[in-house]
Amino acid sequence: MARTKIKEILKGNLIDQTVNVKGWVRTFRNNSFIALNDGSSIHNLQAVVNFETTDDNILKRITPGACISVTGLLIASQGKGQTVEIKVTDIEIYGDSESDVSKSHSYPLQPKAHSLEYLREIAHLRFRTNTFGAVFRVRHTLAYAIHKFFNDKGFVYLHTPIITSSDAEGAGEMFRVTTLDTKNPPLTDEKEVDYKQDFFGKSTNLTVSGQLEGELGAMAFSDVYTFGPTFRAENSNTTRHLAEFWMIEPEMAFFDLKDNMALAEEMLKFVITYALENNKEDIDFLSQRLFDEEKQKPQADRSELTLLEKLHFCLGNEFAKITYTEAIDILRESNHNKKKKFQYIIEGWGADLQSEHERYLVEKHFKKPVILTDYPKDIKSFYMRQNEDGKTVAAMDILFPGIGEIIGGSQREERLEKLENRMNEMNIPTHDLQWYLDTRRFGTCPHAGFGLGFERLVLFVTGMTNIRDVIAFPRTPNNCEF
RNA sequence: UCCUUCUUAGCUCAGCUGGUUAGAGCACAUGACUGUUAAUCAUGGGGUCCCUGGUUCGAGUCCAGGAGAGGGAGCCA
Repeated sequence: MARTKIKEILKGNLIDQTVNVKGWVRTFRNNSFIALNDGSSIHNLQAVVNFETTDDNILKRITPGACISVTGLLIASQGKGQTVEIKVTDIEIYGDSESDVSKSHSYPLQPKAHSLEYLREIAHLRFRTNTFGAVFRVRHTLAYAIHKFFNDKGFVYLHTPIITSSDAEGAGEMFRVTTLDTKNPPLTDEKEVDYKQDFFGKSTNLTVSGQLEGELGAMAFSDVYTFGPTFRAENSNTTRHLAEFWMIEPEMAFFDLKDNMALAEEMLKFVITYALENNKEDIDFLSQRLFDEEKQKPQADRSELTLLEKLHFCLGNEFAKITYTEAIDILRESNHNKKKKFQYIIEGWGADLQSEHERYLVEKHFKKPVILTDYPKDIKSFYMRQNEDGKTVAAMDILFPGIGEIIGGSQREERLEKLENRMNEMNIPTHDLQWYLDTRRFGTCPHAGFGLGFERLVLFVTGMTNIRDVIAFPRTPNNCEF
């Protein structure tokens, strides 16, 4: 008979009907009660077998991790933990799972709590836990919500290339893409590697950003966005960085910095709302999980709000919007600065903010998301639009509590001469980027865009604290398992 | 890359100023029980104390080097 997903069964509409359910055993209690999960819901379905009429050899094979198919009558549960349960009449075992830990290949997920660090070592199986099941269902919903948000606004989803030949963006170290023999590469007369003989006839890398290509799209479709993998070969070892991550980069013609900020805030609130509406049970679970974890910490280190409260607080308040210059004033005048509690004391205008400063603004001063704008031009990228003061650019960073920078964006410099001058000042070779400069030559217009680090968004919405726990198979320095 | 903490049973950890047979909880196995909720009760098995070298009568414990992991910083999304 046709299989029904557990999420559907748990709605309770199929009561008193015979149903078939397939999934993986979480626990088997009392020789009778199977907690079955098929990933459609955080909740398990209880399947009750009659051990007196079931073959012992079958009962012994109902172990954590085993994949089974059960058929039976869906009835109101006599027990307290659930409303419905299946009274099993037929059981088929698709795949056994060795539970005896003394055997060489036993199922690594025991019916007990495991640390996130341990689960990270078995990332191929961690989806089968409550926490990671919830995280990855939420991740899916957020991805879908992003597409929905932009689609509903008439944006075109532009697939920008993953292999690029431009290394002029300065967004970070790049991974080289080559088919040359690394032991014996062809050399030029100058004894350098001759990339003219490489696959593409030139030196190529994995993309660090689709923004420049995105701008080309915005100059035709008005509104585009990209959503794809991005690569940085930085030796970053933190809970917020990955070598391979997913980035969303919208680019809008006729947008100035204010429009850009408004869109970013609207998008973040939309996708968080969408996840709360469509993954309520998962987020409830994650909120409780975080609450239980926080209870282990000393009181001073605990966060004041639960995950759910944090998400609702974020939705219910306008993001604080201040300029870099205002931020420097706030920081300089803060007691924190005067009492020299910062490791880096704020003295003057022009220095980049350290993460301790960003955290102070977000978590202590404003206590909500903060959009910082108009940074000094010398600490920002060449393509950002120069302000009238000659010192700052129309940049914006959105800072989230616990995460730091979740979005970086700007109004772009649409004036050809100003852009070329800035590129020359910053030693960006213009000859490689003529295609980019063409947008400024042929029908240039004011435009703006931003980049959202998808995993950082997932971190915020799930309350997880390590970015390696919100991407299926994390790639970080010295780690490329699975 | 820098700073810092850690590495002991399948998992999570305890193991004091170095001392002779290295412990706990959970998991696992066996049995009992049979409407449980990570069931309960009883019994049991299970260790290259991360690796290499050193100090010492004696090292899980001290020292040096290495490997791996966590947290923080930088870079950023």
